[in-house]
Amino acid sequence: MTRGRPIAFSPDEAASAAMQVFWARGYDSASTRDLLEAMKISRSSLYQAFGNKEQLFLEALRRYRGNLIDRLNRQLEASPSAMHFLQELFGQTALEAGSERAALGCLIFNSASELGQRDDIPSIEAKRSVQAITALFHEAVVRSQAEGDIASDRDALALATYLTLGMAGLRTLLKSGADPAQTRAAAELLLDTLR
Amino acid sequence: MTRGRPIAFSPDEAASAAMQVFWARGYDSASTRDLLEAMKISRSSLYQAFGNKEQLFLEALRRYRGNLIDRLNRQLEASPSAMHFLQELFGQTALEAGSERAALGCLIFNSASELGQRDDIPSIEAKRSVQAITALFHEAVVRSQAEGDIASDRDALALATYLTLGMAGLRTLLKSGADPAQTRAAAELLLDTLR
DNA sequence: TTATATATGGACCTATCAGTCCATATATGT
DNA sequence: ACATATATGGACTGATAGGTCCATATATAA
Repeated sequence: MTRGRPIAFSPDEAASAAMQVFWARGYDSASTRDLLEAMKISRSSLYQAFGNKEQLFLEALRRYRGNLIDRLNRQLEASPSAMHFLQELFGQTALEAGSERAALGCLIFNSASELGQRDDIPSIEAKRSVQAITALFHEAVVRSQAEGDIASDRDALALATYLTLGMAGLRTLLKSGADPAQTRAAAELLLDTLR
Repeated sequence: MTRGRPIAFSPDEAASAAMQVFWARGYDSASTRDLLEAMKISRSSLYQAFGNKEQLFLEALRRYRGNLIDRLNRQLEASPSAMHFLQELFGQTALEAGSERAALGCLIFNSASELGQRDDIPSIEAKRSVQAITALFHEAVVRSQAEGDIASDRDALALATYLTLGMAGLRTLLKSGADPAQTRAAAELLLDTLR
């Protein structure tokens, strides 16, 4: 079988660039022209390689989710304790207050907020991504219970949902330009509940 | 002075209809055609009465904020205690889980999420609106401290920020279609922190 | 070398966007 | 009644949206 002209760009890098655009601008507001410019490919290549804008978004969201969950899992494993992991995660996130990074938020919560009331595939994928975060938190809570930092009779699923709520709220606070000191204090209050 | 042809619609009702559209669709995704249809006025009337889409959005957001803060203030005053008010507010909101209302979210947090990284007037107004919610919670915390339900040595501003974080997170959870029971449990955990 | 298969650039398509314009309608003050 | 001022319907504008098309480029298999 002949193979035809080879692809001239890295689909991986292109998808990564698209992810950044959707992250910064949101799904609807990211135009195909924005995407093309960031991905540095031609319009033909985008449709050839990714199908259409919706499929490209799904690819970008899944990539973001994969990267995030993998990174968090690694951090969880490397932490002296699951509680320490949670404290670092929320603490470091709160420290972003006022920065440009803070204004970006998290692609998953951004998407859940933007697409929550649709019932198309991007909306479903956004919800699935939020669930993946809750699953990660659930793992952390269960470990923390095993390590004795959280009472083992407490509902791990409820605590995991509570942590997802907390991270979503924290990200909204950061987007709202809340006072850094108050944001840090609020994040500390959040974790006090676990003890 | 002559007065010219009188306006044929209620600017109040029209603005209210516009608010619903921005609430359901977001700022960018709400097209002027969507707005016109919901407001039941002509294109000329929209631009004549409200200036442009951005100003109409600001009017809608301020209206939403005014309505919300007024209503919450009334509920706070009518409550047997500020703590009871907070429990009702978070409890009732959590009960929306799974409903269409839940998918709508709150126009203020929706806007903060969508517009957070801009630096135009709508973005500033969204942030101002989040601050208004924090101010309301601050009032409730201070009252609750006076009523003895919250220790008076605790930082009322930090607690208010924490409650804003909590409501923003709860709204995101509702938008993500989280399990109703888990959502309610998470909302209860949120308020446990106050005691 | 040639046939084949895939990739690419960029012109092009229709739909829709926010916003403007103007003729016409409808009120008031004299 | 008439001059004046504001409101309205709807056609229109240029810009931009997502997506298609096709001629051309560039690889491989025979």
